[in-house]
Amino acid sequence: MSKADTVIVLDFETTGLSPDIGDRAIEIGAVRIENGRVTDRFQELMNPGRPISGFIEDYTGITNRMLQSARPCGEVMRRFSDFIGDYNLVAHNASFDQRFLDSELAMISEERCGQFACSMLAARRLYQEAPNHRLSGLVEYINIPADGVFHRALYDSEMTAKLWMAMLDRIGDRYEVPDVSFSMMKKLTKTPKRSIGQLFEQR
DNA sequence: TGCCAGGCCCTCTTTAGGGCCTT
Repeated sequence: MSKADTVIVLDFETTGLSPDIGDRAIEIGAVRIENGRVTDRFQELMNPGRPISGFIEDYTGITNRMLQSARPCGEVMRRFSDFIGDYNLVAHNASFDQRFLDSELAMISEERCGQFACSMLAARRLYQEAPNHRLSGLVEYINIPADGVFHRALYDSEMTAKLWMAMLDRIGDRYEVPDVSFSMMKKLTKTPKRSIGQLFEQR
């Protein structure tokens, strides 16, 4: 990502794995990266209108009691839609967050303008030797300072943002590309692993 | 009570199956 590119790095906590079977968002966290640093943050719980499972309470630390006093999904998502504007978007395993973002926005008759790029697909190419490509695993593998709790939306979006910026630095160091654009990162995630070198050399 | 999805990617592949990732 060029230092001039502004992107929103986001993460949803949800009631389950798929909006197609009725799952809803329960928390959104996001940071705006501008000129290579975090310039704004968004974090809010949202009430999905029904109790969440014990598994999700344990997984996220978000309890039904916490959600009782949260604003409804639609109200939160309207503010979040304003926050993301028409910026491009980044998430870890972006297909997951993309489905929930589009589903929640559709319920309030809104839609996004920006494109998604996936930090996990980029990391699978840039850290092929890593033991795994979970967000927490990558943060540990590349020694990003981590003093919080994973599986909360703002913390995960902050860690994803740090991973994203670390990958920009890695490309700069390894391939001598000084200013990697968002579109180049997106292209990276669609490039076969064996062809990554060619992607940067052909510039 | 236990499970539910979907895209990517590898391989014992491509007329398929299964692990990885996200909650």
